[in-house]
Amino acid sequence: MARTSSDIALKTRNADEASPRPKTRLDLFKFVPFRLNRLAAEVSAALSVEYQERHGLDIPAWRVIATLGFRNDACSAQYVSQCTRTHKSTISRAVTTLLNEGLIERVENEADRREFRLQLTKKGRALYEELFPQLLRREDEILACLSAQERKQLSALLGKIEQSLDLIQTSEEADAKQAY
Amino acid sequence: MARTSSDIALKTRNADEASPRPKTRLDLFKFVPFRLNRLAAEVSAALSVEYQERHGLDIPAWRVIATLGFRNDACSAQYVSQCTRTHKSTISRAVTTLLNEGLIERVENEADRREFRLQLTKKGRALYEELFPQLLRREDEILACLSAQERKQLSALLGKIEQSLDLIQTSEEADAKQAY
DNA sequence: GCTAGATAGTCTCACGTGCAACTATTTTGG
DNA sequence: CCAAAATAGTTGCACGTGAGACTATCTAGC
Repeated sequence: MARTSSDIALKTRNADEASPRPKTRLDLFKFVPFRLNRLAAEVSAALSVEYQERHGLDIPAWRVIATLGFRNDACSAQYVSQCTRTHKSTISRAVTTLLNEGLIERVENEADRREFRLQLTKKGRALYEELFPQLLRREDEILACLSAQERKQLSALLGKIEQSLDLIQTSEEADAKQAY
Repeated sequence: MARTSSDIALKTRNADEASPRPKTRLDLFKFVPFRLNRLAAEVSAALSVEYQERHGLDIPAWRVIATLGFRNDACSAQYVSQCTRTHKSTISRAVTTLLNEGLIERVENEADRREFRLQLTKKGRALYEELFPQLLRREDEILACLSAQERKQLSALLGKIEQSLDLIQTSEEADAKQAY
């Protein structure tokens, strides 16, 4: 075997242990932003098997389906965009695709003709009902390495960071805009 | 104000609390893969101010710098690619850019003329020394919402998931490839 | 009630990135 | 040794996506 510098020796590092300070270098493997990026990418890849390969959906399309499926009533593309923190043009394209595939339908909003009310068709609802248990199962598999308590911990910790990054709408904000 | 369906009312949901089962729907806000994606994107955006706006680096370029900066010796593009879990073509392009900017340099490997040894130039080292404390500070800001203990918890939890997803090279694997 | 500014949604453009083909080199197996 | 497979790195191609312009519609202020 060629002795190449690509041989990776990571055994000396442990991402879990707190790094000593003062720091003179930055270990990517202990750097939370990097770890989040990598983890998110890996988890997404693991999930894409479900919606991508088995149902031909990409992430934006799945987000639209998931948002509409979670709610019982119709909502606008704008709502989906804000909820999923996905750019409106991305949502717009996903909506077009889903309309063509007959998975969602939209009706004009009489009160405001700029926007459309989106909702799942029967076909779309059926897909949702089939897909989301599979995705929850995948999530379970991924989190299988954690105990029930650890999962709650993780959820709580993510929640705190989300809060501090304003990823979660506060009650006041939700009140400010009158609840739909 | 127009009463639109885009008004978001999230106050009824709390991402922290465990969702009741059996589940008949999927709440994206409680779905860990979605949350990781969103969080990673948001955190990346928060950090990009440092390397992007202030130093003109994109994420791949920063990953190369960070990898070379963390190590004292030169290593190959392949190594960087594996370490950062970034596609080799992406690394290749970043390397080209950094070479042109004089931030890294590469020398042929006598033992294997397919590969090049990459290392920071003085200029690159200086940039690294300036940049990484800024990034660590940002990380600190982002995690400021967590106590010291919670940070350790988070790190441990992420570590467990990484382990189970094989994101971290095991000792055996590292041994199999003789350590560089 | 008219004009200016906001908002919903679409579309064009530019760019980053994964994939896969390709070159050059090295290893392996007969 | 030589042919076949593996590996390092580069490049062309296709595609998804964010930014921002644009249209249509609605609200607000005078």
